[in-house]
Amino acid sequence: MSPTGTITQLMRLSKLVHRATPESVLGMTLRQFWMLSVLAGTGGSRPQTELGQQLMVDANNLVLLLNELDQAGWIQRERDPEDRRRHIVVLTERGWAAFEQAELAQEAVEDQVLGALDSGEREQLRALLLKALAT
Amino acid sequence: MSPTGTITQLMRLSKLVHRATPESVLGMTLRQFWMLSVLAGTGGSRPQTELGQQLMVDANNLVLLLNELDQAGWIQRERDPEDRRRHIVVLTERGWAAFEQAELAQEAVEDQVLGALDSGEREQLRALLLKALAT
DNA sequence: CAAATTTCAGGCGCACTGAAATTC
DNA sequence: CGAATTTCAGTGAGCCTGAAATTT
Repeated sequence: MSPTGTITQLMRLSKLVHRATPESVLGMTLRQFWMLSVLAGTGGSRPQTELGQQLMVDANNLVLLLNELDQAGWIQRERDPEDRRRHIVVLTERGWAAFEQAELAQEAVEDQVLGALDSGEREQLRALLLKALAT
Repeated sequence: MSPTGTITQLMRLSKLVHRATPESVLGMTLRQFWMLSVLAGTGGSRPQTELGQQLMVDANNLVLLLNELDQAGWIQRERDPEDRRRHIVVLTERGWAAFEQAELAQEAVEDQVLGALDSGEREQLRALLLKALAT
């Protein structure tokens, strides 16, 4: 019998998260939230290429995502003075505010989806995921 | 600073898996593999509604997925004699063969994606995911 | 008749390929 | 000139809503 692989369970839980996080709850798309999350976690400004790698979004798709955030007034793109081919993405004040509000909603979703795990198990899960991603 | 939530890491790893599993490796789509995987794990026949719940695929989308598998000759749909509204999905011999071959390929991907974790940690991860999904 | 199950048709967000523009 | 970065247009698969058909 197939032991229902680890990866399969991973994908199932991932789908569950997607369904439990409609746009109406976050005030923004999940992808938009991840992008703001990466920006917020790195101090608020990053070159565009680097953002794509961290989010596993290719460069073409990244442009469209940034356009959305730009239009919402949450980020701005500035030229890197050291290499004028690059753009540096900076989180605006309104971007910070929108992110912090969405983060609260996201924590509620996390409590719901991971409700069966106590805080120790959640930390264990997070550590394992981070270790796997370190490659 | 945001502690880069557990869910965010989950989604990142999930995306990584998707990219690491092209159709050319499995001999089929990831979704098709999951479907065959559920069927194989439950003995080879299940009512259609139940399959959708386990895979987190809604009924409409499920039909399209089953059409693909039917056309490939891997499954067949039979009427449930006890309730003729229902279909029972059965895995064909060719379906079993295709699944077992794909499973080998998928284990190789798992070794690659979870390469940073030893077997004990993988089992730990799997147990945590299963516990979270039990809700 | 209302409810459940399967099915198809339409539309939308998402991801990739290909090609253009700018700068190094 | 070749390489890197950002950008857009086109394409295809994925998922959802809505409505139809069959059976209970």
